[in-house]
This record gives sequence, C-alpha cells and structure tokens, in this order.
Amino acid sequence: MLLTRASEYALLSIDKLRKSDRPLGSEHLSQELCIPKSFLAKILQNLARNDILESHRGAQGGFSIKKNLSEMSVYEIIIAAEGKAPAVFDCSQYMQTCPHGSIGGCAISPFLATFQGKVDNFLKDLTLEQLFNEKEA
Amino acid sequence: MLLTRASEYALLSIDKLRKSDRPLGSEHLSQELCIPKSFLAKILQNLARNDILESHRGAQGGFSIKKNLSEMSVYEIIIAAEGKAPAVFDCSQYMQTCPHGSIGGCAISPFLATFQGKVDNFLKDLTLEQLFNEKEA
DNA sequence: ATAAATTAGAGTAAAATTATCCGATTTAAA
DNA sequence: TTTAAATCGGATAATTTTACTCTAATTTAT
Repeated sequence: MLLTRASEYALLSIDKLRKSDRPLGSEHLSQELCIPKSFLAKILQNLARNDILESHRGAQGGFSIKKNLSEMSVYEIIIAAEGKAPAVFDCSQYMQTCPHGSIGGCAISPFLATFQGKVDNFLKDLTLEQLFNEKEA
Repeated sequence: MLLTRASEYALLSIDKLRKSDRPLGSEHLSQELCIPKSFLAKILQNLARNDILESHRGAQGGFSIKKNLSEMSVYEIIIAAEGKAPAVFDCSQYMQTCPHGSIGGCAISPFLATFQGKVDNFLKDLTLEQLFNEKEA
C-alpha cells in the first residue's frame, strides 16, 4: 500500500548512477541489477520526467543524476517511481456507501490523517544522502 | 508492501473500542465501520493473540482493549494485524539468482537496510496515544 | 439448554503490481 | 548520411498480493 518494487528499483538505480561518471543505459543497469529491462526503463523514464534523472537519447546515451543527493528526498523518489504520492491508507473509499459514516475517510477519522501526515513528513525529511552515507550502527 | 487494510481496520477498531466501556463484538464493529464481518473477525483475533485486545467468548462477549494506549506502538499493531513485520522492501529475493549479486539483499545494498531501520524506528516510536490525541495543524 | 459470541482454516475473487512486447522516435558517431 | 544505440509510449499479459467468504467447531453467560 505504500512502497512497491518500482521505488526499490529506483533507489538501486540511483545508487549505481551516483557512482558512475558517465550515463548508464537501462540495458546496462537492468543487467547489473537483475531487473527486467523494459520495466526498469519505464521507471527510469518516470524519474527523468520528474527531474530526478537526466536522459541522454541516442548512441552512448543513458541516464545520469540531475540533482544533488542532499536535495532529493525519498518522498519525491517514490512519487516519481510509483506515479503517485505514497498513501498509507486509501481513506476515501467508504464515505459513499457506509450509512453510519463512522469509518468514512480521513476527515471523519482524523487520526488516519494524522498518521499519513507523520509518514509524509518522515519521508520528506529523509534525503538520499542520509540513506547512502549513514554508517550502520 | 508495507501496510494493508488489515492495519487500517485494526486502528479503526481500536479507536472504537477505546471509547467503549464494555466489550464490542466483531458483528457490532463490522456494522458500525462497514467492514466485512468475517474479515474483521480474523483481524481482531490476531490482535487478541498478540495481547493488544482481550477476547471475551460466549454470550455478551466481544473484544476490549488490554493495554494502555501509550504503551502501544503502531509497529506492534501492524505486526499483529498483518501477521508479519512491516517490510519496506523484500530485499532477500535476489541473492540466489542474480549472478552479479550487485543488487542482492540488504547486506550488499546496505542503504536499503538503513532505510528499513529508519522506518522501523519511526513506527516503533509512534504510539497510539499520539495518533488519537494529537491536534491537527 | 440455548443463544451469542469467538476460533480456525481452507478456499475464492478481485485488484494491484510486475513484466512483456512492439513499434516509433531520437541522436551520437562512424 | 547511414547506422546503431538508446530512449519513449501504449497496450496487454502474467503474476502476486490483498481482500474477502464460507463452513464448521468451540466457548460461555444467562
């Protein structure tokens, strides 16, 4: 409900790209990471469309990192990779059908909205630099 | 990959139970919350098995809250409701099949483990009391 | 006793994710 | 300017996960 493989593949690709001084193609990345090529290509395209990566078409093309890692939050990677904001719960589907309305949506159960907000803040504050550079405990 | 409706239903049920002075049955909760009865019953059972709720069998039975809200973390609710710890990514599936091993598991891509750890800490530090009582901004 | 309620597990249906395919377009380099 | 490398995009198929159902047994207050 929150993160799928698209985000995982995105992070793994970015990790490879940040270590490379030249653009890497989806073919190359898919082989090294053992990710289906066409699927990865689509994810990389999404990242490029959201200004996280830069795409270089044509021969010797590929993708390279566009922004500084410290300026990239996990939150925006997820949005780009999955095509939508990470939703903890789908808290809008009930309103119409539930007569009592006691479950209905984050508006009526505000603590769900509180939860979502806390998750959002957590993901927005978490930069890629933190992920990649942090020493393990 | 992280949270499903089971967790959502668990939280909504707990919110109802905390406001009631007597046990509420799965039938009652399912109607008020518009959640399928059999499905909810299973979730409540799991919560009871993990000492989050107390089950009262027989006539006039139902479920009641066992612990103090300030002692319950969202993390343990999730584990009880979903039957397993919340995994950000399934970072162990590659090792065997990927010849390069460059993706393989959190051990080889330690930043995935870092990410998982940060999410775990976030969820463990978040108590139900915080969720239910916090004023919205 | 009886009715209300939990307990348990297997099985099914629906939805989302993951992946593939194919052709078109772009572009660097020979 | 030809060629090959690479991205792009839409449709669709396969797989996995989630969500839910059904049936039946067990427990227990009244």
